[in-house]
Amino acid sequence: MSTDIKKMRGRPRVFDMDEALDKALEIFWKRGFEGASIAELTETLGINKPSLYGAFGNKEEIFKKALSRYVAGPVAFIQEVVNQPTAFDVAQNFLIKAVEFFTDTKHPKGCLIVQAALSVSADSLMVKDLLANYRYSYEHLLAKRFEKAKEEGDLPNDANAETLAKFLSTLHQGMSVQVTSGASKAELMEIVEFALKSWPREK
Amino acid sequence: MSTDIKKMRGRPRVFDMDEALDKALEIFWKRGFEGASIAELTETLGINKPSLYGAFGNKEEIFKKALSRYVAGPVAFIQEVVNQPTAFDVAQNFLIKAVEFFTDTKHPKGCLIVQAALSVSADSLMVKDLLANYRYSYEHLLAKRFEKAKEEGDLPNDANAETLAKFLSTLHQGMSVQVTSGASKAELMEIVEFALKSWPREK
DNA sequence: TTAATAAAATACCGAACGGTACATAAATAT
DNA sequence: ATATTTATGTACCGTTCGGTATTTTATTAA
Repeated sequence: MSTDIKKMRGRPRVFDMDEALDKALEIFWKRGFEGASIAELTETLGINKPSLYGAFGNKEEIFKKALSRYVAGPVAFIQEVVNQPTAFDVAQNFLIKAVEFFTDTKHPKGCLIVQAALSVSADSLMVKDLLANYRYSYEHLLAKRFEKAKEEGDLPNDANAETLAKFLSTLHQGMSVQVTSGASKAELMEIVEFALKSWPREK
Repeated sequence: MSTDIKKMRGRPRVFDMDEALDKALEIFWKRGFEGASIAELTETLGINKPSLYGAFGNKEEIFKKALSRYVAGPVAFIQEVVNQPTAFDVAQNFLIKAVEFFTDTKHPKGCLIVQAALSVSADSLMVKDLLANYRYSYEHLLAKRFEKAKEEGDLPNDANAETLAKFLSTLHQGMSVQVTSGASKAELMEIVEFALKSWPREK
């Protein structure tokens, strides 16, 4: 479906687009949107600028396409998280999975959506806002899940679903900063354990 | 002492250096180290490039001098925080003061030290590391304070001072991200209240 | 009044930025 | 075989980047 077998007209593309996007993703992940230069992208992907622009569009469009793969791939665990049976399981799963993801050595540390465009020039405010919206959408996913937990009697009536969601996403964002400053998996896991101690449960 | 009354030889400087640094600080605060351009700096300070370089040095040195004012000014509350009588007071004070600082409309939102150089090009890794070291030094200040609290019997023996400190600084860093994405003072205060629920106290 | 000093203003530097025109090469369709 | 299509490679675009050489101006010391 995605890789069409049908013979295409014209000179065949010499690189795999998905692989190229994954390499681009890794650069944006390490450098941020503005910190990643077109030169570094073309060098790493092994293709030249016109091919890059022809295949994906301008820098912002390349970023958005790489971001789509990030969302569909590494970060897809969030769906699995909100499907956990209890609110506590959701919270614990979210934080633990985040720590494992952040410290996975197979890719850059930390979260692209948190860090790639926090402080940018006036030219890139669109990208900054785009990522802020992504962050909020994930937080909202958690909040909705906790609302459901309240209805199901899984969380006390006086629990504030939005506060719980924002607490978790704040920790998540903070841990992303921590891990890029050298925090270890063990250290982050201790934070997670401590943070969950006051999690509200139905008595 | 700092403003020397003694008549200086040569053409007098037409701008106030401290005021200029404060303006530079605000730009770095909003834009980050790389996102702030020399052009925006000179336009905002109302001085031209040779004057800027003559007074403060190159971009990295300007940043460091602005950072010094940030550390000595807005962020100096950390000393007051660790002087609180109990570990709980330290933790509560730290988080509440952080929220008030982050949401103060008199300056850009969030924390310069957290956000100004998280994702940067290879050229600016020095600045990234510099800020990471600052973050760690503040965390270490908290950890030392909690060690003292354990000695004083103010924290249980089984409490982990470093974990508590890292928990607080993780929340701090996460809240800095949150506030630049639009989180309100009230929302952050609810997070703080919730986060402190599990704070260990001597029974 | 003149020399020395230091900042201001203008104009410029090479390099890197994101982005593209244009000619060429490799495939399919007719 | 030829036309059409599409990607590649080279070479280039104007702009902005951080940073400076040079001249002029304003002040103090002698």
